[in-house]
Amino acid sequence: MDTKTLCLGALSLGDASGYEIKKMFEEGTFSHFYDAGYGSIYPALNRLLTEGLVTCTEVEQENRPLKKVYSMTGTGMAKLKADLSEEPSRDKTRSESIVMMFFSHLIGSAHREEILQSYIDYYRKGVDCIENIDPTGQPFGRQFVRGLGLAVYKAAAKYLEENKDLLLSDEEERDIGDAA
Amino acid sequence: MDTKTLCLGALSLGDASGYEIKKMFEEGTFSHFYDAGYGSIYPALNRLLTEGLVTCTEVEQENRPLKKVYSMTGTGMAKLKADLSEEPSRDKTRSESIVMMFFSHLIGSAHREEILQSYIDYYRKGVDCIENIDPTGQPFGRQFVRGLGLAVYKAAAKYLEENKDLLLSDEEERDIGDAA
DNA sequence: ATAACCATGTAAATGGTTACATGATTAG
DNA sequence: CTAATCATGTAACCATTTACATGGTTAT
Repeated sequence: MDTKTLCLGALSLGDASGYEIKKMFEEGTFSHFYDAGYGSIYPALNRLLTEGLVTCTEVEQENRPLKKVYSMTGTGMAKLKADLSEEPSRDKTRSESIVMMFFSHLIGSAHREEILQSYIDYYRKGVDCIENIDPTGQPFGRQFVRGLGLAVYKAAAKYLEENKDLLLSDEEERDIGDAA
Repeated sequence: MDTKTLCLGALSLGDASGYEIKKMFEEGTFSHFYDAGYGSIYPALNRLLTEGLVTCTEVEQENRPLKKVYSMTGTGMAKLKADLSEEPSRDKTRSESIVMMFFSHLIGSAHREEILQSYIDYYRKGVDCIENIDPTGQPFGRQFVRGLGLAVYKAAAKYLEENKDLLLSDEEERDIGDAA
């Protein structure tokens, strides 16, 4: 499963442009479990077009750049279903912020506080994003996934806020620079 | 930050072989916030060696293959601290299981149940892994990160178990195959 | 017997990120 | 006036994953 599959999935929710799909990843429905940038979305859309899995309509707008709106074809839907029937691979997580917190005794306290604070902000924003997704009338899968994201993000935000003193306490300040 | 930095971090906790470092990612201390396989660990270790950031001792064992134990150098520690002082990039998450749950109305109910069940197992195992990390006497950063992992994994496991009926209800069964 | 564990590595292929390139409009 | 938003795309670079290659030991 790659960006191509996710674009297909995005289009199964309705026609969209690459720009609009990007927003689903960065602050929309997909934000808490997958991500993709323009550099992978636009090429993916073009390959899907070549393979006949989507069609494209150019839409001219007033005072706005040209927009390419993609729609899924029947073959596209069949391909999406096939992709979704494979065995899922393991979750891939990678958090540089957590790595830095883990080794926080090796960094300066200013940087430590900065990282923690922006990580809290990041989770708070995440909670807002998910809460903005309206679940009413959605299929159960989408409601379920929204609820999961909310539960996880809230738990993280809560933990970070309630325990930040543990990370920020200065006790080990003197360790910094020891072995350099 | 890449596998090289993480290997350096692993070695800051004590000398280790590539095989042992791998275990820190798959079921150990790092398991819930970063991952790396042999294909990236072994090359990383070799590059660190070339760059003088680690040293290597070959250890012969009885009835066991040769083991290469790596140790961090002073330059290595300085490099690690420098890496940890950069701005962290955003968390990267990618969950194919959640994608499949999101689009669960497009897959068969047997597969749906399979995915959900193994996802629950995955989180339960994750909780066990984190609980097996002994936090006593550890620097605050490690305790903090362990607690965060525990909070998040427990929240996910709890949500999945308490709401699985929502995902498994058959109501939309008839949708499957509609548009293919 | 058979699977799992110990232990190391490489090469090719895959796929994503980053930087570049362009440019009008709107909100603060 | 400045930043953000709208909007698309490419090319080089980078990193990881996958498959391949090897082989003894221990637990079931």
